[in-house]
Amino acid sequence: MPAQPQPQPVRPSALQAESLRQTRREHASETAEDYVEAIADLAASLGEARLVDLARRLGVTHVTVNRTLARLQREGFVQVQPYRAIFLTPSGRKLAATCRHRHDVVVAFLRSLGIPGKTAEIDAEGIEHHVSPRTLAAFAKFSAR
Amino acid sequence: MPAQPQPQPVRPSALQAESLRQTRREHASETAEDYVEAIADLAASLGEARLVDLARRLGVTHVTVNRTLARLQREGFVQVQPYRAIFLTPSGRKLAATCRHRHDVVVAFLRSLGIPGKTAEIDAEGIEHHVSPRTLAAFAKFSAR
DNA sequence: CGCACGATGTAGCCTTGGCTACACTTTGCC
DNA sequence: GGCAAAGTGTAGCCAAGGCTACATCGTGCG
Ligand SMILES: [Mn+2]
Ligand SMILES: [Mn+2]
Ligand SMILES: [Mn+2]
Ligand SMILES: [Mn+2]
Repeated sequence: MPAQPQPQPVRPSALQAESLRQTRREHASETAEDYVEAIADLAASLGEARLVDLARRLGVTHVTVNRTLARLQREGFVQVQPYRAIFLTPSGRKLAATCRHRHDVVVAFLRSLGIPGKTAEIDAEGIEHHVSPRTLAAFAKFSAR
Repeated sequence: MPAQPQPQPVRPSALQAESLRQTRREHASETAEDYVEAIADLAASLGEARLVDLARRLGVTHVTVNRTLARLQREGFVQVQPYRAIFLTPSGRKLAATCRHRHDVVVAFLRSLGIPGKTAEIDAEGIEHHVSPRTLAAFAKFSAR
């Protein structure tokens, strides 16, 4: 008898490799995005962003935050001085605004699908970094319908 | 004059910290999920999963794959022997099936929103790992409407 | 039937991002 | 004004997951 057709269509290796590379790139910028967004939120709600508050909000120790801030300063997103509050650079503020908007769009989209608020928040925190401009536009359009 | 009300509602730190912790947990299982899914795909399409094919499909070098396979063997998802093809354990096969299904649901959902196929594939590769059971159910229901 | 080449293994490097333990600085309060 | 407690800095550990360079294994073909 003839060979059975493969039950599952084969996903081309090249496309999956490209997708996974893109996912890794997104993960590489994820920390910066979550940090600047948290710093902007803290500055807005408390007047300034202090290390301990940032650590609490990010769910890590102050040690992790401190080392990461050094990298973000190298990359030009924040301005830090010993024992001082943390400030965003213009580039950091711009990134924070973009990420904040994207975050809100993703949360609103999930809620408009009927997902409860807390679950929407939790899922959005991960999903937001993997949403292309096209998909973000589709999300916004859908929840505004 | 009285203090201006804060323009943006403040997201509670505790919820954001919990969300970020959950995202980190999801990232910790992401590699295992993508690997077993790729191994199952290769076994289905080529008859067996070889190291080079896996490396090509994952978009990394064979060195990275080899080290990761050692960890996945420790964790009970794969069975590897030097110079041999790579096999999934029962637990690995189960994980692969679950992930394959979830992947397909996410892709179908994005496409049903009007996202072109390639973009849907790329976005799904990252999004899939951050979709809770509730959200997955909502995605499936929506694209089946 | 042997050997060249492709496949696989391994040594060792790097960055990120977790952590604990401990040291030092700031600051609010008596 | 001094001091205790809170905040901040730093040394050093770990695991994951990238990489290059090189060594070894297996096999198909001439
Ligand atoms: Mn996030
Ligand atoms: Mn994936
Ligand atoms: Mn996938
Ligand atoms: Mn992710």
